[in-house]
Amino acid sequence: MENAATPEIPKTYSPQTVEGHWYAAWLARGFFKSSPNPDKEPYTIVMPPPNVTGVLHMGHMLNNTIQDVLIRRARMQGKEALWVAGTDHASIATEAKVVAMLKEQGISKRDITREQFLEHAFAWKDKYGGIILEQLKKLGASCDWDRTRFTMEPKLTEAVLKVFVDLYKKGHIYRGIRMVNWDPEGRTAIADDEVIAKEMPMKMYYLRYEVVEEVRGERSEVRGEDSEAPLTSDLSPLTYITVATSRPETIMADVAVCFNPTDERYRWLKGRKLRIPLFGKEIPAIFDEYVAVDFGTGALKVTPAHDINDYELGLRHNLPVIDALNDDGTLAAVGGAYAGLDRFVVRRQIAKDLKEAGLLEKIDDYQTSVSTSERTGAVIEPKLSLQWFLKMEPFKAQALEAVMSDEVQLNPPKFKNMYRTWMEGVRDWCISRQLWWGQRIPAYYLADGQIVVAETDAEALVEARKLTGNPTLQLDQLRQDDDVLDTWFSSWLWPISVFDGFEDPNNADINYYYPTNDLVTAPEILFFWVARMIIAGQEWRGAVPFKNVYLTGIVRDAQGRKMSKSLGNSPDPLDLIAEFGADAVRTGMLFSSPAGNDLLYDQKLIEQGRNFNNKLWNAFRLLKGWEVDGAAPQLAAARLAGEWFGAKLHHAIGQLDADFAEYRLSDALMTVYKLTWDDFCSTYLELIKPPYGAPIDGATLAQASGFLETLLRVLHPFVPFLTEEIWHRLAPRADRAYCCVAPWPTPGPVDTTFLGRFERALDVVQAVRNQRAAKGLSPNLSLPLVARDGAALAGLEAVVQKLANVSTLTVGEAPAGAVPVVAGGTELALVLPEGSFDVEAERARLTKDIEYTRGFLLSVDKKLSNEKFVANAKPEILEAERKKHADGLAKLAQLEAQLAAL
RNA sequence: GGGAUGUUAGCUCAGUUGGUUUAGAGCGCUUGCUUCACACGCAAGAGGUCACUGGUUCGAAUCCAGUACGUCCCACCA
Repeated sequence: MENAATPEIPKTYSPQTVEGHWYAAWLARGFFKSSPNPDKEPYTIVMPPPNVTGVLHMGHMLNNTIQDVLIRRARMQGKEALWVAGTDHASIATEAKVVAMLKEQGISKRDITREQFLEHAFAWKDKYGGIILEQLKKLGASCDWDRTRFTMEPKLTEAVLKVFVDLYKKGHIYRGIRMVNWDPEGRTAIADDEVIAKEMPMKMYYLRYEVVEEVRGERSEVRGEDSEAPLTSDLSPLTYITVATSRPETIMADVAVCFNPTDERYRWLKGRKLRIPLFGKEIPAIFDEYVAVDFGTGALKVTPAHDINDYELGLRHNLPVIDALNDDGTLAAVGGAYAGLDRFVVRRQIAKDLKEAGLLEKIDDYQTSVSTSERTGAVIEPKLSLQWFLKMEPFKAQALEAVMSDEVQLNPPKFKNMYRTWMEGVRDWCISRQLWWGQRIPAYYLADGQIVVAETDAEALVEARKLTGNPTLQLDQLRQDDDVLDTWFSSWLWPISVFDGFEDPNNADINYYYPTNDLVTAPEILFFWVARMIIAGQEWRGAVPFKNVYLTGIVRDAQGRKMSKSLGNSPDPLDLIAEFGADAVRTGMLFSSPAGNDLLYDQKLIEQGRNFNNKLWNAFRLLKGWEVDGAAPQLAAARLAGEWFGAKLHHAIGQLDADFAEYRLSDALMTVYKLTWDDFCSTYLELIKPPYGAPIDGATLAQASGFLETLLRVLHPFVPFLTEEIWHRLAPRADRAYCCVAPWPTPGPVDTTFLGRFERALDVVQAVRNQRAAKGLSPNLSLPLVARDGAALAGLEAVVQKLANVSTLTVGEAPAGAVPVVAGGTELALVLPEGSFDVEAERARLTKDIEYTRGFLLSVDKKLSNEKFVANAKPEILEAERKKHADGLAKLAQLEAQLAAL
């Protein structure tokens, strides 16, 4: 039923009508803006920049909710809080999207120039870029939006180029031929970390390589290189050896067949040559420990251009490198009849041709992991190519030390081990990508192959003239490298570049905000991003970029599957916000997602958040609906309730501060959740409720409003919109007096003795209610309660009376027909109405209680009768056990007496 | 294959240097309740040999070893 006094306050909270309003109000008053303030302690978070063309997904929701909770609390604590937002140009992902878009328009990337492509790309970015930041506003993200940056904007590009030139001059950047992970779909090299190993069913092909009997014999000449005639199956067992491979399409690039030197089966092949099936080319038999005797047939075909191990084998044995694949994954000219066909087509075709030629012994099914590209999903080709690299050796020791010494603290700390393993084994960073969307490598080639590296064309020309001694050299005689830099080569500078720390290394912002406080990100990018930011910070600022790293988990569905577009198991966060409100979504994300743990998403969590918001809303409604009588005296129950909740509040605030100090945000949320629901609503408000129809006294209402206001403040970081709404409805406020900038409460003294006594009184309340429920008595029926000893409840009688609906609470012997209740360390008796006393039920209950107590006493006795325990245990432990024993005995005696009285 | 880490109520997790009742929370579940803030609610209740085996100790969910299963990272045998 609607409360008559609050017809204007709906009984269900509707976030939809208030969230947009308060977000606009916060922005209008500039609460999220920050500038260096020497009088305040800075608190800075730099947002991990989402992909510029991305849209909000559940992972962003979790990540940004955490950041917003941290930043809002810091702001309320009076720190100069700054949360910097921005977007990442995400070269591979974005370029792929632009290419796809152009394809739809019938435009092929190969038909247009770099400049034209970039024009399209920027147009796309301007149209779709930054949508995600607008979506974050719906979540309540309190970023200083005036400071929003983009990794490819001119100033940040300048920083990237500056860093490249700097590193080049320091000798840390080099260009070299390396085996890289080639993505034939994206046609670019990708980093080791961008490679995902996937278990896939594969086939193992067993091919026959003919043994060439005479190294310079006639047979090879007779057959000739151009012979189309396949080798036939009339080979006797001694004239061929069988090689197992999963990649028959690369046989034309084989340069040797390798055996383990200890393998008796193949020793006779020493110095001999083998013939590649179908192609007839002769290759040497070589011997190397690398080959496993017990895998396959013990014979390994060596294809240096297409396998990293083979490549290293080739280096050891001075073998040539034959590249059989084009950049797009089709066979090169060396593939002969197969040239131009896709590698997987060729695999099937070659298998078929081999079979027809009798050179395919068998095909086995075989499960193995295949490297795929994180971005395009294509199967990776190991490929030799000319790339730019950054040496890691000069940086690793210091970057490792920063984390191991907790100068940068990882939360949870279990990630330290992972970090160490990676950093110790770190390899040089391949920083070039064969793409157009990104920062173009500022290296320029002269006609004679010499290289100059400079931030701008003009500077490059100056350098080149100096280098060549030719003052008339023109820019068109320089050719800039076509590749762009890896996206991470701009993101690793993010905590510095967002404050223009490269452009102007001594500016007020960077000096004030750097190093930042917390970084909130996913463990998956600990290496590509976090580790490299630490390196960049140490290299250019001489200080790590952040003090704490909060590593979030992955948002999964209820079955534990990662949320993904293709599975269709991810809800649209904006739909959730529209349906349940941002506050509900925020709390839903934080329930049960401790740092580093995956979040098993279930809409129930969001509903729980919504229910909680509604609970708080109704607490406010109750308060607002009361008639006040300023002259009425405060009732005992209300006075006690105030004393208790005040202590409880202080206790909770202390707990909250501890939770936050350890980045236990789920626990912090649970602390305020229980404080609000159980303590404030279920206990405090019930205690101060005036009798039916009566007004509340002014003192109690004022205190209750004060408590609610404090509650709003500790709840604000979690539920910013609702708390702001109630804040303004609760009392008239000055223009800038907003909950979002209200001071964070500080814990006061807590009378734990009083809290303990009160808890015991609540135990009595629960026991009485239990009896009512067991007897099916209405909670509206007032019953007399008799306590054997009044000490335990002394002064708290009003609490028991109010909450348990006890008509009179007296001290004395239990009257006949009263049901015994033992709770809160005292023995009581509830006087039941005529006819509701059930002797058998009582006997059963008491017997059960007695059994439990006996069992308990037994366990205590066991300890106390153990001489070694008595001799060795700490005195306070011993004392506690003795007290347990005595209390247990007393309780047992009481119960037995009650049983006898029945 | 190497290395980390985990296994506590139906689910998700706490459990701080071994000893505060015979292990806690939230959700879920069961029962009762249209009680004048809220059924997105109220009250009560049930539910666990702390994966298994062994060891250290007066005492182990907690420390040690092994086993099983899981997760993650690294390296991958064609």
